[in-house]
Amino acid sequence: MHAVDTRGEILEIAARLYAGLGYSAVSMRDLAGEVGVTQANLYHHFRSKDDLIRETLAHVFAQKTAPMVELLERPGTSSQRLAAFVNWFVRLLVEDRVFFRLLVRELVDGDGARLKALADSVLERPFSLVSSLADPQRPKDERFLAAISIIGLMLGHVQLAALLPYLPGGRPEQADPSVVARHITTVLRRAFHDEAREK
Amino acid sequence: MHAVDTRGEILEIAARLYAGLGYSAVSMRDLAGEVGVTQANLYHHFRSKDDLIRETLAHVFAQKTAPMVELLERPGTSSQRLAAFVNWFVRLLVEDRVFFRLLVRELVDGDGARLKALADSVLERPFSLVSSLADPQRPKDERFLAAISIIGLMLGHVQLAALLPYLPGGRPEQADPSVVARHITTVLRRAFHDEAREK
DNA sequence: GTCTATATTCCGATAGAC
DNA sequence: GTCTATCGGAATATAGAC
Repeated sequence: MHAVDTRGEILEIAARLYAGLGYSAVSMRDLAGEVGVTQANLYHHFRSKDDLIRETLAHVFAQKTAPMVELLERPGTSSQRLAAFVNWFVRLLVEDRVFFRLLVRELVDGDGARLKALADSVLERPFSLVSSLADPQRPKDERFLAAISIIGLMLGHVQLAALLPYLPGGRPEQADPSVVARHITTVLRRAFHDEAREK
Repeated sequence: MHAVDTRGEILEIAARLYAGLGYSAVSMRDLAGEVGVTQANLYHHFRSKDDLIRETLAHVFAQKTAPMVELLERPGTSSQRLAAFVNWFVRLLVEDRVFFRLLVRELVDGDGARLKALADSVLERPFSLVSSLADPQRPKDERFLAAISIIGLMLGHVQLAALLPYLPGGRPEQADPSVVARHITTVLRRAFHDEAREK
């Protein structure tokens, strides 16, 4: 039952290495070395490097869908649910660098097949739910764009956080998840909810 | 005077290849083949692959700074200038895929030295100007975060556009630069300017 | 399921002729 | 400034023993 799960271990370590250096910069030798098996053994579990990459992505992304959907389906006003989601997702992006980097890598480098797999396996359901975080009274078309804005704003903030130490006026606490999440929630509420503008 | 500028040609083609496949996936052989010279010749112009990568990035990013600063320094209300900048920058990200992909690559993969070089060479001055696009009456701290939101929102939108064909309710025109820019401008005005909320 | 050993191709980089 | 030729090592992938 608790026999060493070599295959799972390979996927975990592959995710970490691919996230850190990119697919082509991580050789099967490097990976095998980190896992503690021989290179040939990797070919027992996966038929090629490309196959391993695909399985790694599925492994990492699939873990996130369930909690994300669970969070988005909790009851509350759209404004409350928005705040809760932003808080959770910003924290996820900041704290799970493996997830974050693999996600960005796929968005930028992924071909049609891989993007479709990503959309189908993890993003479709959450995306529909995120669309409902904008004020329900707004037109449907705006709510679709709003969903992209909600996710995109968080993604952009976390990416640009890497530049923060080198920008004039940048201070470390501006990359703190709580600070970022609060700021983003305020921005999105002003944009997509009819609430008072004041702080 | 108009002698063939091999070095410049190498940089242009390197930018395109690195943007498309990533640094480690583009060999000096591949690059030399595309340029139409031998691999050894690359080492006459650049001392190493790493050196070539750094020079390629500097070459691509430096071209963008001047027009960006020029645009940001045009007169107008902060609201007008915001709209003009969003329009221009979204179009840049959508239409210059080389710039877009190299930028994202650096944000995610760049080490401290390369990020600092990027910040110093191209982003520092524009970033200060972007900070001034938020309503000047707002507190300074919010205006710094606002600058990150302004750039981050555009970056996020363009990245997520790749997923659009695979999301429920996604339609091609939602990736159109004019549509995206208009939406983003509306969002940012609601968030950072004290204007009427109506359409 | 894991290993050793190896085939084949490709990598970054250099030497030296023209 | 560009070339041919080559070095030493690393890449993916496979064959076959245990």
